[in-house]
Amino acid sequence: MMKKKKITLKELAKNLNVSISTVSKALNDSHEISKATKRKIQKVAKQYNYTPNKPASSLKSGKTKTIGVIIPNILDRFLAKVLYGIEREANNMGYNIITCISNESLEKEKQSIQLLSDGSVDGFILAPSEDTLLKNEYEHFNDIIKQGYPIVMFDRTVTDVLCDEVIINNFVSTFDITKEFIAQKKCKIAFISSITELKISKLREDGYKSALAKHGLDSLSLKIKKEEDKQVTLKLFMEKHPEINAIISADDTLGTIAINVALSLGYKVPKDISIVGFASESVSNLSIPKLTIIKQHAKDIGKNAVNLLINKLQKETSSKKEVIIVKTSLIRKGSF
Amino acid sequence: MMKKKKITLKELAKNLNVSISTVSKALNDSHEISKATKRKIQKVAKQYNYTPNKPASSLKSGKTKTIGVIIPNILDRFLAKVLYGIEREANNMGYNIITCISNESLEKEKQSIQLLSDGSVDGFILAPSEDTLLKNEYEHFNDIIKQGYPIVMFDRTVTDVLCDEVIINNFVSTFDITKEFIAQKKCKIAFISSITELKISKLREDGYKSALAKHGLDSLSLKIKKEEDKQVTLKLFMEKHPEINAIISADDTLGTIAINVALSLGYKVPKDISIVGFASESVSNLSIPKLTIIKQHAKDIGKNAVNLLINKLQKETSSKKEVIIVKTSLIRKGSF
DNA sequence: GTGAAAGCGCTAACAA
DNA sequence: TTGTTAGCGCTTTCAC
Repeated sequence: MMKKKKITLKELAKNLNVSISTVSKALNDSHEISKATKRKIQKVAKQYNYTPNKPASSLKSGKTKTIGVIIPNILDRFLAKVLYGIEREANNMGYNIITCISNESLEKEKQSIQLLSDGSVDGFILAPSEDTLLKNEYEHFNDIIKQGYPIVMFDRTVTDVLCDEVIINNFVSTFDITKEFIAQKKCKIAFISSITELKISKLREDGYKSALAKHGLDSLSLKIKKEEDKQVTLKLFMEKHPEINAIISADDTLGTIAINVALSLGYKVPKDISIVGFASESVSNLSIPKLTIIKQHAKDIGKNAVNLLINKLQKETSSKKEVIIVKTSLIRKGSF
Repeated sequence: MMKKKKITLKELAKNLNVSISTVSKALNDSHEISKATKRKIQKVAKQYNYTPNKPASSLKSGKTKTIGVIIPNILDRFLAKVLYGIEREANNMGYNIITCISNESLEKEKQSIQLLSDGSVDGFILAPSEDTLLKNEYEHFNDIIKQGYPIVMFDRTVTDVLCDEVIINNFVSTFDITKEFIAQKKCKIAFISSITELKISKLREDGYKSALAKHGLDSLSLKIKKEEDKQVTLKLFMEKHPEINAIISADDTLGTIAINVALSLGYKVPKDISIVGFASESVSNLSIPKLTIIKQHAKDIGKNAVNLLINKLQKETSSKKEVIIVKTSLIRKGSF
């Protein structure tokens, strides 16, 4: 492998017959160096396509300009989109991201944090794994924070950990949509979810129930387990409850499936039954009619997380917990 | 921020009243150090939770144990799954990944490569952006290779660049499925794609056409542009060609949409029309019937890419171009 | 305005 | 078996 190795300050200095420190200062545009020398050095540096060696700068400065990102599941469109938002904003701010995928496992999450806390990153942006939340085990978060690595959590969050958070208005979003259903006389509303282990699912359900309670209406929830076939379970549910005329889906896929199940049962959508779901744009376009969605602005969530983290990184002061709430929007497509 | 900073070799050495190099050697289990000292030092190191500083090791060794990954689009399920495979295998092999998302833009791709070629990574795994392929601009790849950063490309590849490749049997996969359609007397087969700028789409179409030609049958392709509404365009197409009794979709979403369009037009699926698509498992489960898919084994692709790269990294010898072909499988669900 | 030198944390050749 | 030292590439203080 014919290595045309990257040029170093030292080599530049030799070529230019000046000292290393002069080159360094010139390239950092220091006022200590004369205009002429600076120009000359910068020109040659560009010629040789010089870029400072990252590990060396990191070692020297103690800053890596890199963010560790731990995502529970890259195939979840919402999480993937948050990751995209993180990457983009991080790049804009001059940061790289090292990505780990916990695959919803506490073990992998711990291991990833452990691995990246060797000076590879300046801080973390993460959503805890399901496993972590289930087992209520958060010491690895607190440990790492104590070691000086700030954490920003998004989507799924955790009390008892001193870190900033970026979340959405889960409760309010379902509260509002439920009220809207009721206003349109769609009062037999079901709430369906296959992510019931997550607190966000509970919050969404609470918003829905709370709105119903205000109007003295009954709630009806369907919780689908991981191992179940969503289509089959949902079909049985709808056959058992033919009175349902509106559905709120808490997760990315159930809304679309609900439309197709309803159609297969002979319903007209949205005439006979209205369906709304937390879902991404692209999934919402797969069904006929398209799914009306509660959009979570995933990219913004990522962007906010990055800014929160960089902020923490800059001021060394141990500031208090900051929480940003990114509001959802209802995007009307065909199903409501 | 109460920094309980990570302990260094130097501090460990002071605590233990030995020299830095003794500690270093002991922790690297060098035979130069006596069993007793090693045990003692290792114990204390564990106590203090010592881990070597990454930037320092990288600077010293010239190896980062980090792979730069450039993905055109994280919301594409196939690409996301490849990324997952990469991350997993990389971790298994003791590597981290720095992820950049080119967002199908040549500019961003160049910039990402540029940024990571400052000693942040040992090599790259990437799929070129659409933009790059369209403009046929590959110097940035060749430049970086000359600088000593090996590249492994996957999915979309490029001649004129000396790098390893991991691809699928695009041509054969559609050739085979087309033959199967014909064997079952489904001879009016359409090929639909919304990723027509990519060579993989062309290869898939060629496989399909070639099989048809062998039987003297006509081909019928629908190419959908980015800006078009897939549902609308597809519906018009199917109304215009009511004779169609089989469809092959080249991309992730069109297969599912085709099922729903067919149903909405009164077809029975798969009785009246069979539909097969390159798609991911999760998307295939959204429709009724579920979509029969040509599975690309994305995770394996990622895994192979990592192994290819690490291999290149280990032997310094400039070996020839290696190409791994990961075979697709037909996963039968309801639509064929 | 420029250069010498120390040091970030680590490894490894060489000395003792 | 253990310690001393140089050096990876860079920034920065201090001396000239």
